[in-house]
Amino acid sequence: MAKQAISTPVIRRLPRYYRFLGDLEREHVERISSRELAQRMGFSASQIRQDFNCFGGFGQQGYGYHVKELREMIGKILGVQEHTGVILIGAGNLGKAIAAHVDFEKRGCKLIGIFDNNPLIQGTSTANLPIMPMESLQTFCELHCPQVAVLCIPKDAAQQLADQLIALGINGFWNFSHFDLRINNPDVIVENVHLGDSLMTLAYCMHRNEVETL
Amino acid sequence: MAKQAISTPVIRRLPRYYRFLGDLEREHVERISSRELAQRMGFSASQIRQDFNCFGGFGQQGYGYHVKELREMIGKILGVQEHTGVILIGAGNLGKAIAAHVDFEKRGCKLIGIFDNNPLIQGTSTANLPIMPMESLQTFCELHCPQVAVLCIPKDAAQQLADQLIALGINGFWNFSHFDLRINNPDVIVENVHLGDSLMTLAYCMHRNEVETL
DNA sequence: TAGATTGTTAATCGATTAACAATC
DNA sequence: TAGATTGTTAATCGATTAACAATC
Repeated sequence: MAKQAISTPVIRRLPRYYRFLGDLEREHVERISSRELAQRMGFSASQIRQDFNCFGGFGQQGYGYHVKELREMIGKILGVQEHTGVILIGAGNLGKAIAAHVDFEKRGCKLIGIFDNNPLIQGTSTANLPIMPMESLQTFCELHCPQVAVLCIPKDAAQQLADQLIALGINGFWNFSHFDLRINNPDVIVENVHLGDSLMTLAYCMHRNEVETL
Repeated sequence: MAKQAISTPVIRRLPRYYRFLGDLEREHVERISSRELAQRMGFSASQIRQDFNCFGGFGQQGYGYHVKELREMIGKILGVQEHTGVILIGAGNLGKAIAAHVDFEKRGCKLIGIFDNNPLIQGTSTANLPIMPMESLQTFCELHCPQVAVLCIPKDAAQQLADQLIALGINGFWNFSHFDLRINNPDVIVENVHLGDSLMTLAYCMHRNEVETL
């Protein structure tokens, strides 16, 4: 369908389209023009049409886009109907919150295992899953073949653990450790999330006027 | 110091520079060239020199950059020495994790109040702060004048609460609700964080090959 | 049919990369 | 001084915006 590789900016906008189209569907809007959607999302109409046309024509001249149909198409592109196996490593504050708060299933993923090396919390449950000891990791992976690992572990443990997980068949990382994972293997996908960086960007913008008149 | 407004891509790279320079400092590296830093960070040397020169010359020809000095300069630009007052609204899983996990003080911020409308958790503590009822919000803001609000609340509550907070003097939002805050007022800074979008991007990349050969 | 709105090409804008003179 | 590496200008690349013919 797609003629050439989709650029990163386009990919990063897809989930946002998906979300907004979901809102529209909930509001029982049947059709929408690129102009209206643009206004709602703060994009330009041109950009929206360009983006959608990366994947083929979803619209109809003179009419616009059919909301439900378009949302389904984008959902399919994003793979929301998949069931990619996900494990989470590190059930501290953040790990537990992500396990409980993120709706993996709506995003084509399924959280199937949680691991932590702290014996005090092993055996307790989060998000209806028992927290398992790290020693069980290998057996678990061999049995259930998860593809994605969520890393909620300290900075220093990240690189080594990532290598270990790749050996166990993991080829996607959602990395919340304060460490920029970089994997040579092009088949391994890494999504680094740096909450601290996000806060610093906000903090910079808050006092930017002072900075720029130094 | 800066001649013109700094572009967003540059700003978003600053926290990353700051982090990597911190690592170098910990490794007792005194000087580094743009070429070496580039290699380490996965940037180009050109880009690094361009970025730093947005703020004036931090380096020395023939020598490179002094790590400690450079890090301090970037820290100053990012405002890590500030004490911007921050409140957090919504002490569910995610709210508590952010309160406990994010080191606000290292980023020029100070978490000074946590609020939730659930009476069952009011009075309990997270990150050494008591969880206060929403009714106390106004008085608290009048007394302590926080500038930033972290929103860890459901989608539907976000817009209304944001408006209320702006009226109480808040002019920065770190928004984790599944709602794209858009504020007309240019003096109000919004940093939307969409964990779900991040996961979907990862999920897309995991099965992209299938998509592109549809 | 006429009006509206897409799909798509061309023009613009901005960010990244390359190149090199300045200089430590 | 000679070598190294910056600061900065020019060239390239890619993404966004504008324009308009195609068409529902």
